[in-house]
Amino acid sequence: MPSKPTPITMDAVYAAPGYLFRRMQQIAVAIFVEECKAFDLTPVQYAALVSIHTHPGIDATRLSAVIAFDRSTLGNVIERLESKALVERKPAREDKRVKLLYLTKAGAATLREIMPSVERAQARMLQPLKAADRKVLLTLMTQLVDLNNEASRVPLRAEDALEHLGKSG
Amino acid sequence: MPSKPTPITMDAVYAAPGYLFRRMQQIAVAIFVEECKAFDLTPVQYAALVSIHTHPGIDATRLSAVIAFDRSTLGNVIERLESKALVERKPAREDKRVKLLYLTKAGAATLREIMPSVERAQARMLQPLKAADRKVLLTLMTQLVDLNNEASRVPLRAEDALEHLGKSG
DNA sequence: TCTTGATTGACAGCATACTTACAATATGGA
DNA sequence: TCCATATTGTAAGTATGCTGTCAATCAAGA
Repeated sequence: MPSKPTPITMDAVYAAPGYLFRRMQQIAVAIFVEECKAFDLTPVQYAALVSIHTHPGIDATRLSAVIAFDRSTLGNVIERLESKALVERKPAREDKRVKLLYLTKAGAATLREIMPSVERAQARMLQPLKAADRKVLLTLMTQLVDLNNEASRVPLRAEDALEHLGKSG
Repeated sequence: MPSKPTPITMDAVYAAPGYLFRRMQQIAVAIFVEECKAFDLTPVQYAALVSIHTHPGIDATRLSAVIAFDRSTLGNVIERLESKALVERKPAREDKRVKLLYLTKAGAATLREIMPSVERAQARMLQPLKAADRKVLLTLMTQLVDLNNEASRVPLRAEDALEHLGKSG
């Protein structure tokens, strides 16, 4: 059947999933920044810290796959973390192109201390929903993000990325 | 009771609502851009066009409230739409500070023509879910965005913004 | 009327997020 | 060994998305 022309109204925007996702991302960042303002860390910088903490000696390319981050963007993020002395970059011995990432003592301490604020932020994002609905939303979002993984320009490659990561640092 | 220290793992990131919202926003933009690449319009530019179409003669400040957009950002967006000759800015007679926004003929045509691609993009974002789950997710996201409206730095003010918009253009 | 305070659009600056391109380096096969 | 190819980090360019600040303008009260 021929599809009828779509009416052009603001409701077509407000009810669209893309709009809702953009809006919720906006809100999530605002809440995170507010709860964590004492630490001067953005959500992205926080994710990078966690991932370097979990995989010390990871390189930038693998890090980008582990947090589904554009490689170019990540360069600037790491640069900022380095200038705040939270992260160190050391050249790899066996491959002169590679720079390995490590948390500094300050970085590890900051990460440890920021956790309660992050928890609070994450809880606040879903606070307005009933407890049961929170669970449903999280489940559906997890499914959707996973099933759409390849649609994004930077698919998450958590496992693959670590397989080839030598323990030698 | 004293809260136990949070373990620092990647799962703490992957399962966090903030991460899921960021990831889904990333995916949604990628899908939109892919479906609409023939029109060279971003999701934000599209939303601006719709809103100017719906409210011809709106000014930038009100437009920012109607699509929950930062005013500073919006300036650049409009500039780009103007340079593509999709939007016109005309100084208001009764207030020399204000510039009123109108679609050009090309802007209206582009908007009309892009609609099917936008529809396809919006559908693709939720495609991986079962039909019933799509409805549930949309409902919960709509609720959540609405209830969290004030938490964002640029709350949506759809109604307020239009109340004071004179018909005189 | 004059002046205080608010509004509007513009700008500068920082931080994602993506694209393409490039130099240095590595790797595998001829 | 040499060469085509791939990888790594980096940079330039575009586009959101936010923080400030500022001048011009307007509106409302003393």
